[in-house]
Amino acid sequence: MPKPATIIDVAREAGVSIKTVSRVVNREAGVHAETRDQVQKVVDRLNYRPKQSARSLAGGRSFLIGLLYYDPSAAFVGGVQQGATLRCREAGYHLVVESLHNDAPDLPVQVDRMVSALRPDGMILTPPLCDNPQVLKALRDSRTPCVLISPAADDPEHPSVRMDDVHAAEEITNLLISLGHQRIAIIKGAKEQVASRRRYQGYAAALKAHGIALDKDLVVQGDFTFPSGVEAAYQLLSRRQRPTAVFASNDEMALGVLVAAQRLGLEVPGDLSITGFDDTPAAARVWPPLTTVRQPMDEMARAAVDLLVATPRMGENASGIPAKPVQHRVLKHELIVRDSTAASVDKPARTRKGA
Amino acid sequence: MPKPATIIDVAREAGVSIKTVSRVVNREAGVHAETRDQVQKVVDRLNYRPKQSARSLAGGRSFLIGLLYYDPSAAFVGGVQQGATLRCREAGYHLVVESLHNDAPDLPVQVDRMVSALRPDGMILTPPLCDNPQVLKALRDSRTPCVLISPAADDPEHPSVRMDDVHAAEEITNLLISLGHQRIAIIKGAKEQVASRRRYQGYAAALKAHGIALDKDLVVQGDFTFPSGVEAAYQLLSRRQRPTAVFASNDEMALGVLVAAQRLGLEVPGDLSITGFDDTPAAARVWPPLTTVRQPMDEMARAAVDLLVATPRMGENASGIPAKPVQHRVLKHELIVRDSTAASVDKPARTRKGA
DNA sequence: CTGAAAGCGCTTACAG
DNA sequence: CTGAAAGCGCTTACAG
Repeated sequence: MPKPATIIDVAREAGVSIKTVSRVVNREAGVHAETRDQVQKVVDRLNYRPKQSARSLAGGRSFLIGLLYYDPSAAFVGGVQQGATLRCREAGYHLVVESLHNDAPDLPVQVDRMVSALRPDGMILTPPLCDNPQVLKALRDSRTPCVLISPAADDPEHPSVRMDDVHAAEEITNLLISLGHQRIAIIKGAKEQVASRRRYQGYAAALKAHGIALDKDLVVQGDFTFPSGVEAAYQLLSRRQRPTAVFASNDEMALGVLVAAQRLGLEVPGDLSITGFDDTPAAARVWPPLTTVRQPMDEMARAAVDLLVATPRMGENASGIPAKPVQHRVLKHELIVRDSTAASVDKPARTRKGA
Repeated sequence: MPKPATIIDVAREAGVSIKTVSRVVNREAGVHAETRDQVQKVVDRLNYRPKQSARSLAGGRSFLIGLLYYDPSAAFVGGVQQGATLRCREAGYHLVVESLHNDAPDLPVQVDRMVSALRPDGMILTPPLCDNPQVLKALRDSRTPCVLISPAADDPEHPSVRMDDVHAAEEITNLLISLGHQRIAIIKGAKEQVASRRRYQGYAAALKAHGIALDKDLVVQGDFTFPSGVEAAYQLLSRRQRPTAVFASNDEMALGVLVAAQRLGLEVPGDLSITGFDDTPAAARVWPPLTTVRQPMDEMARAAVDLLVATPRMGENASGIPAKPVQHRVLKHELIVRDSTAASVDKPARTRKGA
C-alpha cells in the first residue's frame, strides 16, 4: 500500500482546486451538485481522509475532546466515557483520556501539559476534578472550553450537566417510607463532594414531609467507599434500636451494608432494607440485587460533548457578540427497584406514596 | 492571556535559530550546554510548549496511542486504560480511546476512520477485538503498529502481552484440591474466547495431576456473564451429587454462583467453595469475598505502551535492516485467596499441594 | 555545534 | 460557484 492520498491527489484527479475538495469534504455549502458528486467519487476511490494534524494546524481546531477523571475504578467514569466516545464519533471528534490524581502536587502542570500539547477543542471534567480550583484555573488560563459533569455548584463560567440528586434521594426515601419504614438510617458520602450533601438533603426533606423526626443516631458519616459502608453498617446495626432500612449514599457503601448485614446474620430485605445510589454493575450482581438510582451517565456525557462541539473557544466571540448564556442541564434519573427493599417488619406497609 | 508562544518567539528571544530551540526541546544531543540553558530559560519564561499538530504534520509522529475496546463495563478494560494513560504520560504520549462493537457491520470503516484521521503511532487492542480479523486487517492496511493484550494466539505479526491462563487455572484448581475437594465443577467461559479454553485446560491438568477423574457432569458451559453463572450454578447444584467446589472461569460468573448458592440456602464456603478469575472490584465487595486470580492489567498495559513507543512504524525499516523479532510477553499473575474457599465438607483437608 | 530552506497537508481570507 | 495564495508551527535533510 502506497502513501495515503492527500487533498492534492484528489484535486488533481478530480480536476478541481484543493479548495473545492476541502469544501466537499467539510460539507460546506456553495458547491455545484455535479462538482460535488465528482469530487466525492474521487474521494471514495482514493479512500481520501483528511489528516487531523494538518486540519488542526491550519484551522485551529483539533477535533479532540479531553476527558479528565480521577477514580479509574468508578463505574461512573466508565459510563461517562462510553457516552462520550460514542457522541464524539458521531460528531467527528476523538476522545483523549487522562487519569489524574486529585491531590497530585503538580496537577496544574499535568493539565497544562496536556492542554498545550493537544489543544483540545473542549474538556469534560468529572467529580471531584470538576470542583478542583487548580484544575479549573489551569483550564481557564488556556482558554479551553470545559463542561463539568455533576459539579459541586453551578459555575457561572462553565456549563454543566448533572442529575437532580436532591429529588432522587427524596424519591428513594419516599419509597422506604411507603414500605412502612420509620427508622431509616442514612450513610452519608464523602464530605468534600456536594452530591453527599444533596442526597442527605433529599433524605431529610422526605422524612420531614412525612412527619418523621430526623434521628441523629441514624445519620452516619461514610466516604463513598466500600469499607466505609461496612464500618457504618456495624455502627448502625449495633444500636440498641436498629434501623429497619438503610439508605446508603452510593452503591459501594450499600454493598458494604449488605455484607455487614449478612455477617451479622440479618436477612435482607426481611430484617433490613437497603438502598444504594448509582446503579453500578455490581448492584445487580449480588443477592439480593440492590434497589438504587440510575444516574444517566451516558446521556450526561453525550450532552457534555454536544455543549463543547457547539461552543466556540472561550473569548473568541469577545468582539461584541454577546455569548450564549452558560447552560446548566439537569437530566432525568431513574429509580431502580430491586429486591433489597421490602415492607418494614415493624409496621404494616402503608399505601405507597411518592415513589 | 495572549496567544501561546511559538518556536519562533522562543528563537527570537533567545537569539538562536528555531532549529536550535527544536533541538533543546526534544533533548537532542549536540547543543552547547550554555546555549541549551539559555534557550531552556526562555522556554520556561514564555511557557512554550510545542504544538502537537505541528510536530505531527512535520515529523510524521502523532504522539497519540489508540486504545480499542469493546466492553466498557469490563473491569479489565478499566485496568488496562489506567496503566496505559499513566505510561503514555511518562513517555510524552496521549491516549485516545474508542469503544467499538465487536460485531458492528462497519467495524473496518470505524477503525479506518480513526486511524486515517489521527494516524496514531500505535494501537492497543483488548479482547475480543484483538482477535477480530477485520480489525486486524484494517490496522495492517494502515500500517499502524499494534500490541495485542491477551490475544487468542500469539500472532506472528503483532507483539502481544498476556498472562498465563493455563497456569493460573491450574493453581486455583490445585488450591481447591489441597483443601480436600474432589468434586470440583467448572463453569467455562465464552466459547469464542481462548482464555476460556486455556482456563479449562489448566483445570483439567490439575485434576489429572492429582488423579481425579474429569467428570463431564461437572463441566458446564457459561459465557462470562453474570446470568450465565447463575444459570450454570442452578444446573450444577441441582445434581443428585452436588459439587463441593465451583471454579467459575471469571468473577462475573462466580458472583452468579454465589447468588445462586445463597438463594438455594447453601453456605459459602461451608457447603460450597467458589473461585473466580480476574479480581474485579466486585469480587472483594461481596460476602464472602471471592478467592480469585488477579490479572496484571495495568502492567500489561504499560508493557504494551512500551512496545509501541519503541517500535518503528511498520515497514519503515523495510530498507534491509532486519526488524526486531516480534515480542510476546507473559506477565505474572497473582492468586488472591479470600473467604469463598474452605476445606471440603466431604473429606478432611489433605496436606496442601501445588497452590 | 548551529542554521537557512523546504515542506508536511490542510484551512483561512480574499478575489473573481 | 470556484480558485490562487498565504500561512498554521513545527521537523527533516542539508550545509557549514
